[in-house]
Amino acid sequence: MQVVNKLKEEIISGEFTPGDKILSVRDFAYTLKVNPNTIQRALTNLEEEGFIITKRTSGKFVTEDLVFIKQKKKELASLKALEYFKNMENLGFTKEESLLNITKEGEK
Amino acid sequence: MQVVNKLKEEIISGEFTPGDKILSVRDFAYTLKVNPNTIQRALTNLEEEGFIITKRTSGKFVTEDLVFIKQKKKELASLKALEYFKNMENLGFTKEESLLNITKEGEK
DNA sequence: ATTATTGTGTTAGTTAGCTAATACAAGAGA
DNA sequence: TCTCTTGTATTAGCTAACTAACACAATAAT
Repeated sequence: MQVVNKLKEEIISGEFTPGDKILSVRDFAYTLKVNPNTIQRALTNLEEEGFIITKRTSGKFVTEDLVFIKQKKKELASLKALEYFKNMENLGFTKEESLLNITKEGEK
Repeated sequence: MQVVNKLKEEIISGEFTPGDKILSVRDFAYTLKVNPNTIQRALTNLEEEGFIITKRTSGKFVTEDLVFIKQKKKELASLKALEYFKNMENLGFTKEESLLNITKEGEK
């Protein structure tokens, strides 16, 4: 899951250019010091979500669908904001207090 | 960890009144359908952090130190805000964009 | 004093998710 | 054609964290 999220963020933030080939399963596993099986499972998830596509015997590539990436970026931004409000609500803050808190924190 | 965070939030948000007795280890475990050992470990952590205190053979009680609770509440609020900015940064947003995003989300 | 309730400690068993090691499939490139 | 690189699949073994089932300690309540 950590691998999935990391790579997803890298694609969304533009650290990978659409169409880029990503590391082979084996090399990726070696780099992260984890087992190839773990990487493969993670990448399968990413493929199901549409972030990458597999070209067998060539490798796996970042999607070239810029619209898709942009939409996912927007989606995740909303999600992160909602998560923040939810967290703050659990701590007993109102929405107004939460907004005030984050603008104050943002000024630092 | 989930147990710890949940209870911490309940104390901070005021769902527990300071000085309240919390469920016994056994009852707590039964309620959450987990093993008593798991609860005990979780509560030991909470005690080390100062949220609860143990009175042997009587039970465990929420701290009465209101100043402590208030401070923790503030601390966590900052942490949540920082987490949000960090998440957004990972997605490739600037701080300004992140602020804009959350105020927009907050208006809904 | 006795009993019930509480926290705490210990040992063994279980399980999910990973690692390890290997094999096979299939197209690229020489 | 042959070899290399890639994805994919399979089987077994390991480990952390949990469950299970107790036992013991201490004191409040009766």
